[in-house]
Amino acid sequence: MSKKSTISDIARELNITASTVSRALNDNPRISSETKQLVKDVAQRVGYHVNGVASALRSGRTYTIGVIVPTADRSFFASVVRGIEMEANRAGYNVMICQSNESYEAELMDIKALLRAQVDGIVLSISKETIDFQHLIDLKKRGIPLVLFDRVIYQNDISTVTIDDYRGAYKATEHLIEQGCRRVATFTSENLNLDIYKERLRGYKDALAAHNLPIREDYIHINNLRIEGGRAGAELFWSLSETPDAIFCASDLSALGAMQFLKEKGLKIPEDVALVGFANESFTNYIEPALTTVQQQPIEMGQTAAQLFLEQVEAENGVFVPKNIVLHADLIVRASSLRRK
Amino acid sequence: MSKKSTISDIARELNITASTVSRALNDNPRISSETKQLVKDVAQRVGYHVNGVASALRSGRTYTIGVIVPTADRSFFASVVRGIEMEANRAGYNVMICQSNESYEAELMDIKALLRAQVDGIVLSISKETIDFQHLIDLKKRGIPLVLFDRVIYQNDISTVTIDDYRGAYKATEHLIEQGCRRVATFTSENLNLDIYKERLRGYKDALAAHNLPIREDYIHINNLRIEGGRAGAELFWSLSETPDAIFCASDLSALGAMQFLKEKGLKIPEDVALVGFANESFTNYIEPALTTVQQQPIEMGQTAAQLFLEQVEAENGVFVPKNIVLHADLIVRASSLRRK
DNA sequence: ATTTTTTGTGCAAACGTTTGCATAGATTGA
DNA sequence: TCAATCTATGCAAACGTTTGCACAAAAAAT
Repeated sequence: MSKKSTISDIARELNITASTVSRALNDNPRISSETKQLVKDVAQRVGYHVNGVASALRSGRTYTIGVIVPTADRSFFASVVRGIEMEANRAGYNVMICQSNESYEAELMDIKALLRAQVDGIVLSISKETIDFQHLIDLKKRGIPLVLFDRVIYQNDISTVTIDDYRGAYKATEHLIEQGCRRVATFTSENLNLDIYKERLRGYKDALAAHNLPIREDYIHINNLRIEGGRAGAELFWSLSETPDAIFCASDLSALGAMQFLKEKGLKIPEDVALVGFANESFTNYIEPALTTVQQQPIEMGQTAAQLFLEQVEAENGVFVPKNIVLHADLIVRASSLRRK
Repeated sequence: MSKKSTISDIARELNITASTVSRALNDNPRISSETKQLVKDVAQRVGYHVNGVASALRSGRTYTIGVIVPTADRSFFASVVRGIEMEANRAGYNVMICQSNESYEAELMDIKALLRAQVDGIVLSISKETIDFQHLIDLKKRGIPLVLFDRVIYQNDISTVTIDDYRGAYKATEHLIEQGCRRVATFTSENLNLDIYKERLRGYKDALAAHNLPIREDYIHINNLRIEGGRAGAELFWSLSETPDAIFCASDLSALGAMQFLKEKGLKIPEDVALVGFANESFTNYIEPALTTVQQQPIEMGQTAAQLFLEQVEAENGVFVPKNIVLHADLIVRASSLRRK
């Protein structure tokens, strides 16, 4: 339990000053290479580690990125976080992760905690419950670098990275039509404050229109997009006089719920009903039939978000142009929608 | 982008000193309640937030727990992290999460990064690749509070929290036997440096022995416990002259792999082969047949780990007794093993 | 041989808190 | 009425770095 050693300890041992030690350790060009070697040797020997807190206080930078996700236990978010971490570590940054658990209050608390810790900025995906965005605008006003991903708002100068939810939904719906389905229903979210769900719905509608199919309000079911939501939605659809022959589900879990209900009802998937989900959660490839779904690019999204963040932080001079980056969304076709070989 | 305000700003405004402001904000009993109110009002008005870095430097405590998990995108670890966060936040701590991605090198880097950030201690689950544990022992030697969970080593004075892998495996195997299976095979890990897998294997063997069934080496398949591992293991078992009638899989993914292989081979589960997995990953309840598995208690494990951590940190006086806490592991019986109603 | 430039190091302040000690004024006790 | 105690605040140092500026010594230029 030996006391931690500081640059002053090293300085004392070599009869030089702390400033020289600091410069030597940071490879300052004004220090001779002999001194550097000497310093580094001693540092190594005594097991010196820089005190990031002291360093942060003086330099004003913690080299820490605060990340807030609605929940870490969905593979999408977990992978985004992984992507952020990869990119951040490469640039010498650490990542401090908080979960909002889809709660607005928690989101506020998390921001507070991260600011207390003096993170260099925040990368965030908005909680479902959040309908007021003032806290994000305030962050920007206070000059805190901010990047939003996936669940974003578009605001003057906030950088965002999203996937093309519209195109993803469009492709998914079109795929169902191409498989011969003519009565394509959809599930959408209760939380239309989030653009992603609006966009998915818009993609669905446009694809129908483009193929001269009617948009029927009774084929649009609003639910929580979880398993129960999907079950309830399917149940409702199958109480209609004319039942759908396909459902584009705006989430994988709701697709699973629908699948469970339909199978229990004795319907065959995809023969009687074709299903498409959204997000490519890991279970989608394990269930039967395997679920066709829209592949988001979580790792890439994380990396991109981190890059946008770094651009923002490194732009000392203040000349920084916020960007809205949209990643492609690819359809992964699996058995649940394949009616034509 | 107004400059951040400090306690000195507040002090100047009220014509008092920074120390008084500091004490007022921290509810020091030596400050009059009028002054406190005054200070808090101004703080509120100017949007003051304490600078955690400065505070940490002076007080020596960051109120941050460093957490290292092998990967955050498995529901088990994600939930443990959630548990840690809940407990930590309650006590006013933040959590800094790193992923080792099952790599020893990354584990070392993560520890370094966390120490640089001056976390108050570390909560960690060992990566699969890690076979040397000196870095953990060193942490302890340096007086850094350390708690290990799930994948642990038992070392003099290191606190741990695990689930009862032995009992879990025992129960799972016994359940298979009670379902009428007499030729119960198992998958186990290549990484027997980790106690959890040793324990699961031991539980398996003891259950067989307790029921007077032979332990056959050709019924023990060592693999990576991922899907391919499970497939390969099942394939090997089904090349034997006498095939098993059940497999206790030390992981859910390997159970899934086996299930896929066996179904492709036209075998019925559980009629021809009963399967049990381990961990209760979320997909296990979605596949068909639903997988019987051993329920770890991730949230509780996280909470417990955090509690052990806090005990250790709060024990200023140094009187702290490390504990090894073992949580119960419950069997969740589902269709994949239910041969008798 | 003197001036200028370069090279390597030291000095001291600063970052924003926290906290042990000191102290002025108010209150209590005898 | 004077000493003892209490209350509320101030003073100043400390936490471990980083960094602008100063300045000797050495090297280069005149």
